Amino acid sequence: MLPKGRPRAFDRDAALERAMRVFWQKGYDSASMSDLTEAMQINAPSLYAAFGSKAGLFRAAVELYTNQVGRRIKNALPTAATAKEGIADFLKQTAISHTHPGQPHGCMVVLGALHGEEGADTPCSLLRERRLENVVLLRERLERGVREGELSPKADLQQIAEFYATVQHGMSITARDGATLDQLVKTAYAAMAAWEGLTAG
Amino acid sequence: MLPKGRPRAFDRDAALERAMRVFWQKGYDSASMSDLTEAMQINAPSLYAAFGSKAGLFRAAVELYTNQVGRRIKNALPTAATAKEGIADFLKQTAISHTHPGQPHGCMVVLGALHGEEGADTPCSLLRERRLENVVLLRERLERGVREGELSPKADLQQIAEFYATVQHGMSITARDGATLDQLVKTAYAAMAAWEGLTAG
DNA sequence: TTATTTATGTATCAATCATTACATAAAGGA
DNA sequence: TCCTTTATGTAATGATTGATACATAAATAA
Repeated sequence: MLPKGRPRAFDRDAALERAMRVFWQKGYDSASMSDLTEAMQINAPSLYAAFGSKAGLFRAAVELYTNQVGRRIKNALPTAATAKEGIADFLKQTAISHTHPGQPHGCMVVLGALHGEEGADTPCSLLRERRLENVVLLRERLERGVREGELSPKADLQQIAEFYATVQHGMSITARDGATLDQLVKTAYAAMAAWEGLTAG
Repeated sequence: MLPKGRPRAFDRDAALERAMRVFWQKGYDSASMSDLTEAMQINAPSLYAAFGSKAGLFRAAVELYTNQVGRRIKNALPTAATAKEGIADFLKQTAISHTHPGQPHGCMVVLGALHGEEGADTPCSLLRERRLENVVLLRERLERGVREGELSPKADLQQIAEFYATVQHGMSITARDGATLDQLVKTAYAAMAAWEGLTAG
């Protein structure tokens, strides 16, 4: 069941992964078509035929990032036996990912497109939605903790979720500034020192 | 003692403040000369005569931001009687500033130029230096706390400083995502819940 | 073969970027 | 008045941006 016309001469997935690296490192605006086509080792018409536009390529890159890099971090939440362990591992996995050798430091969802038009379907709004989804994931894990008796029903789960999401956001900046894995792990550990006070209800 | 030639027809300080707003809102790269000259209500040659270049204008804008917006935040540290109160107010002032009506949300030092060349004297490296200076300020306040008997000499002051700096970084992202003053104040309060655990030594 | 369909490489598009010539205007000094 | 100095507005600079036109190449279908 081969498609009709001339077959594509490049590996779409490999090219997308290279594009993701460029967006991750330089951000949407600073990543030029020249940067992208050079890294993907294709010409502009091939890029447009495969991804539609620069914005379309970015959307595909964000989805790949979410499924590849983001998955390990988010997976910590449902896997752990308790909300406390889940969030602790969530932050630890963030520290590991944000300082992983051979890849850009910090999170693409935080650093990939901070400035941009407020309108819908912009690269900026796309990433903001992902960040807000992250807060929801944290809160839902906390809600499970309440259901399972780990946490008091009086605890302000939204506050706790926003606090740890904010710490995670900040770790991207700190990682870009040159922090080591050890430093970020210590920051994650420091954030967990607030746990008892936050969940006292 | 007036200067010799034709006098400047615009208010340099007022124009600089308008430029600061543009850089603060859009970031260095996304702020075009058209954006800047329109906001400053001058033409490009006047901008270059007064500030040398776009990068020179940015440096001046960052210095204005530091002396104007940043001062209130940093002033919390030496003013407070204790390191704990100082950092608590530091975060609270950050929350207030980052959600202040009528000005861009989040911190210009964090959001103003995240991507850019690694070389020296770039807008990106300029802001990174300011962020690292912030960590030093926090650590120095903690050191004072040790000298004054508030904190144990065994406490990991660098860890504590980096943690609260990271929280502050994250608050810029969260503020840009639409968080309210109340939400950010709660996050600041949550971060202070870690204090006892962090300073136990 | 011939027709159709899709991909590729070259070369280019208009738009925008930061920056600057250049002529003119407005001040002080002689 | 005339000279020097600085500022201004217009207009344009070369470079780069994201996106395409076009001819050609490589596949399937008839």
